[in-house]
Amino acid sequence: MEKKAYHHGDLRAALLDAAETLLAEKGAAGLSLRAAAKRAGVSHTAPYRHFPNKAALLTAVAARGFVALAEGTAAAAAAFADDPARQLREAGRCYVVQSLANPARAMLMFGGNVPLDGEDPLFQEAGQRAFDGLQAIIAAGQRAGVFRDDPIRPLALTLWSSVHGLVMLLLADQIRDLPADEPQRVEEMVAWVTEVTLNGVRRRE
Amino acid sequence: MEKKAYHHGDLRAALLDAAETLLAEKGAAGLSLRAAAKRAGVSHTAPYRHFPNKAALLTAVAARGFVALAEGTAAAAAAFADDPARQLREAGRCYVVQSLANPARAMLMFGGNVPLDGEDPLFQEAGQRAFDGLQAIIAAGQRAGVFRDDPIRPLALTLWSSVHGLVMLLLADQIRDLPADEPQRVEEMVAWVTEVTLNGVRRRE
DNA sequence: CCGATATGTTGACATCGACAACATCGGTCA
DNA sequence: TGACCGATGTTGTCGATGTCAACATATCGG
Repeated sequence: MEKKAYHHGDLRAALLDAAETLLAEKGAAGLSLRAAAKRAGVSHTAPYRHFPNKAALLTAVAARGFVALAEGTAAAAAAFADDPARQLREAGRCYVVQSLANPARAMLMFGGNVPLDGEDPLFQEAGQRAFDGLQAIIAAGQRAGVFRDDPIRPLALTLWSSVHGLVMLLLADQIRDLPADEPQRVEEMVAWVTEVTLNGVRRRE
Repeated sequence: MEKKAYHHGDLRAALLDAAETLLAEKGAAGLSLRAAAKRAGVSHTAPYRHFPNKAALLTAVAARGFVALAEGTAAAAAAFADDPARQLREAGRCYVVQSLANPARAMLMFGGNVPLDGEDPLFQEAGQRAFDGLQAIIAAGQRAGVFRDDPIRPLALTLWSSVHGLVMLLLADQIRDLPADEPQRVEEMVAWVTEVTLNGVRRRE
């Protein structure tokens, strides 16, 4: 299809794709509006017709990441509807593995140091949906007598914190002898972390 | 003491202090070499006599943060030498509270998105020292029959991940209805998270 | 006292984000 | 079919930034 000289057609989506690619290649520090514009084949100020500033583009990239992560962990949990403990294990594993599959995007989502627009509705809604799902699993586990009868929110937060902390430590290369790019050893450690944390949530006889 | 026009005397330390102040005031995005040089009262390229580039200055700021955090958590734990569970609770609480006391520095330390020199020896040594201390507490708790007999490293990693995850989620303002700047509610949630995780580490009768 | 080194300053360049003014395209209406 | 308007591009510019080179000054040691 022939491209008219002055009208891209779907530049917003093209800029988002270009930004994601640059992010994966060079990290957040290597991602500039000018580089994304060039990669999308337009002039250096064309992005300002679709995004008010750089933070808005970065926020949209992060929001896509939140949606993908929420959908991925929900799907992983949904496969074991009758087993709350298994659901939590699978959601935890998926959370870590999917985050590490796109490390620069995960850092953009969670790491700070780069101005984002935290008021973006997609941003907040996706995160909240994931947390609601986590709390629903815990509620089901409590009804089944599998989890302790403590308030759900702190239990959910503990589970989320433990996998999120593992992700952030791996992304920051903080764990000696456990590089983020050794999938089998990472999954083994994820299994450990989720199992030990699940122990803390299980009801004791 | 009189300052000679051309010789600062301890510019490296002054630049580090200026950088920390700017970081606290404006975050990582608002910290520039030129602003730090100006705050230290020298010309815009004087920093290059003490730091090869911007990343080196930021790395030095982060390294100071790692040292302070390692020392703080070690001191918190040392006050309860006979009670491994209490040591872990206090170290966990201190880790979160101290990180949140300087949120921009904590993000610089752990968040990524800003190029740092991860090979900095202070950087790695401080983090390793803290982790070694954590493992030593767990070993003592296992000898006392308080903690489960699993391998120490995954237990230590689970405890570290849970408090680290809480810090990162709070810094990223990801937890609805729990802002990072409400100390009492944060400490309450820290207590929950460390208690639930400790449950997962305790030996069961 | 002099030479070498450390440590400043000045000036310049490339890149970046953002803004203003202008140019083109697509859609709508008379 | 042509005019008009809004959407959406382009061109040019400016201030800020990181970094480098050349030069200037201060300190130290022989």
